[in-house]
Amino acid sequence: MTGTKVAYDLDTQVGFLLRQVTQRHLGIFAARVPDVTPTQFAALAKLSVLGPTSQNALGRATAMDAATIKGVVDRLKIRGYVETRRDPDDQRRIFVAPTPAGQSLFDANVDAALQISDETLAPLSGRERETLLGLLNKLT
Amino acid sequence: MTGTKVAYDLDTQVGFLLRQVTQRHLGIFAARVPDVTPTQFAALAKLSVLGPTSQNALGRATAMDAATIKGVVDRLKIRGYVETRRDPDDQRRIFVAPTPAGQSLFDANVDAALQISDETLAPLSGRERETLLGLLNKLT
DNA sequence: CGCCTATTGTTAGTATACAAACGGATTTTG
DNA sequence: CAAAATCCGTTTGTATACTAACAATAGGCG
Repeated sequence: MTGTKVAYDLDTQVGFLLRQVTQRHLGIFAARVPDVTPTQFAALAKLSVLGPTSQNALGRATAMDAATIKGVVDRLKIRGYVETRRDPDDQRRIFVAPTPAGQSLFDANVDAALQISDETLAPLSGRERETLLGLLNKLT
Repeated sequence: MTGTKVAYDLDTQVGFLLRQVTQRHLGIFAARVPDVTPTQFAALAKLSVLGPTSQNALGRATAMDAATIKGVVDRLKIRGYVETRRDPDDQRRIFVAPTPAGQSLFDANVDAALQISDETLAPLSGRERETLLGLLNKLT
């Protein structure tokens, strides 16, 4: 028996669920930290740990490809949160570093960022949260 | 003791994990179904179940806001996968319906779409997959 | 030294995704 | 019935995110 229709339930597909959860999370983030986007905050967070980092390396640390991190750094620069300078030892590289304003912004919003994660996971128990993060980590 | 620095580990934040898992999933989708994007396929899937649907209602069914679904429908129209016509009973509404080509495309790729979900979840056991989908569903 | 390869950053094009503002049509409500 | 509220679709602006192609630089190796 061939040609039987295969059921396709969009609402239970992992991609569709991921998209919706991401949308909800982005909404929570925008409400709590209106000054920067999640990706911009991620870049500031990594810079805060790594110190001056080449643009592409920053992209790798934040899971953005070269084209994407360029746009993020450009916008952070326009807002005065990072500054860039050529690496004297490698004329291809551009060092990206947070400005004092960028560092202050990050410090001032770390608590809010943690609350964003908490609010996103609010429907789950503590055990469920750990389970989810563990499973997501496996799918990275 | 105030002013103590709060640790912020980007790599364990739910939003960062969601973004990376989504990226991996989008890559798998593009490799298996190059003709349409995940959102375009989602629209075709819902149309296949719902039949002719108003543009905004299709957006709600696929978790896209009005501006987003408009772009998706426009691109599906350009590719000849859907067609639109005014609702005679409500001059505001635009009915969206799949063309034969759109229906064929959906039917021909349902199996691939299911494999995409499977491949995305490949690192997980059967029980883990159910757990993940259940937890994601709670966060919708 | 010169060639080859890899890396770095840029640009252009395509595709979500949302907010905000708008005009027009419909429905609700007083 | 008329005003208000709601809904529908559109447009503009901003922000990811990827692919592909490209120029410039750096490093390895004979």
